[in-house]
Amino acid sequence: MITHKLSVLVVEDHSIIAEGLSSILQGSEGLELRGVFSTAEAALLFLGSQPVDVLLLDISLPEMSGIEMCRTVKKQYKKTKIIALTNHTEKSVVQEMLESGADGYLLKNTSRQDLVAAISQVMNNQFIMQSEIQKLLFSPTPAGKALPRLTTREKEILQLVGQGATTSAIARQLFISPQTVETHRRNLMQKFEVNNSAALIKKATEKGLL
Amino acid sequence: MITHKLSVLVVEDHSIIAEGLSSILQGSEGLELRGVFSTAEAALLFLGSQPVDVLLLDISLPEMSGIEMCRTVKKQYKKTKIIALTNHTEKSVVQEMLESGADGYLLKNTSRQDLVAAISQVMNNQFIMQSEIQKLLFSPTPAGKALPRLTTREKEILQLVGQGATTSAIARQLFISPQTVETHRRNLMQKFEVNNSAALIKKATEKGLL
DNA sequence: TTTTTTATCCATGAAAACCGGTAGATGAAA
DNA sequence: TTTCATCTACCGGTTTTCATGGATAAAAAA
Repeated sequence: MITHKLSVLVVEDHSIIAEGLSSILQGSEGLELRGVFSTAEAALLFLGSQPVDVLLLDISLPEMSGIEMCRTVKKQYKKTKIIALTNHTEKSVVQEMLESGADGYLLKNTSRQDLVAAISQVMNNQFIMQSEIQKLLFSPTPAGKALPRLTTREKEILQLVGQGATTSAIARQLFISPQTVETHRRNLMQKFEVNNSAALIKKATEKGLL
Repeated sequence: MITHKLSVLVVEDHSIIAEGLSSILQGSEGLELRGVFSTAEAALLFLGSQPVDVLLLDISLPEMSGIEMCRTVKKQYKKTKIIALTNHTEKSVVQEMLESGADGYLLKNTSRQDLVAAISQVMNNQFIMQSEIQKLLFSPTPAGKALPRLTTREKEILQLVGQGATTSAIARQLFISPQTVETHRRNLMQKFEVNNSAALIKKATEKGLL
């Protein structure tokens, strides 16, 4: 089926990883490593003279980022497949990369087998990414991303609980009954789906409420 | 000066990086790569039969962490030099690694030249780390917030408390008495200068321990 | 104008956390 | 060897939290 070797280009500024990729790709049948660049600019220049089949692209690069480069390449060389190869696990980064036209998203903990397999898969017009990334992308963490709507009073109480205040201390400070404070705290815990204050504070902190 | 080649061992679970290191080290004069392992346990087993001069050690590893491994190795093979090779830039991690006896701390963006140079430097009993890390380490600790030194056990309990586990649940999980868990928690609260778990979790989170 | 949400309050009892000590066993360090 | 740190465990007692299961009034939304 394969008429000639797939040409591959790597853009990666960490030399240890660049070396690793280089070594893996060179040792793989059916792949031909055309170059390893440490900046997007240099790689683009190269592509101008010699397009490739697959581009392995880091995101954190000096100057022009991998995301920008991805957009540029996809505009100019529609046939070139792009696989993002990075450590970013933030949903926003992944999304941006995919919206920029990337054909795959791999983390740097990918095994050499998976890496090589991924390259042939994207050449078959498949879209590839690890299951971790898929999960991240398609499940807003069922009870996670949707941060509960808190009332003004609840936010106040949450703050004070986080400062280590006891129920009665909070009551005194807000001039309300301790029972009321209890009720609010209970509702908070319910909304956050936890069963004690420690976990409540942790979740609230994670969501940036504290 | 050098009588024979320096023997080097790599412990790294990301295969791309492992490959990169392997390739770099094999291509370096005066160095002999004795092995690349993806777990601390496997590497320790190997060291038992064959000590080496220098150990390149990742920190995030499955099961036993690089920090623990560092301690173990330094205890058993005092002459082996250890260079941490990781992406962790948290001050606490760096400190812990150095306290565990590491002779150097490099980030994974190190160039191959620097890496090879680092190896010969530690063999000359020099201590090596990037200037970024030095800055991080000697930076004035924002607002005098020296984070308390926690014991291994305390860290474990802190994690679990943050997950909302009760004293008895923690006790069951760690196979120790609930009273012991209470004691640890009490000590944690003392160290963080708070008087309940909610505030404990908040402070710990602020300091990046959770 | 109903209905819902929000904030307020209450009681009771069980479970957990918190406090202030004490103390044995290790293992490492001085 | 003695000291120090750490982990372990216990006692007795107080305080706080958590779970149930209510209720009322005002404000906002429908």
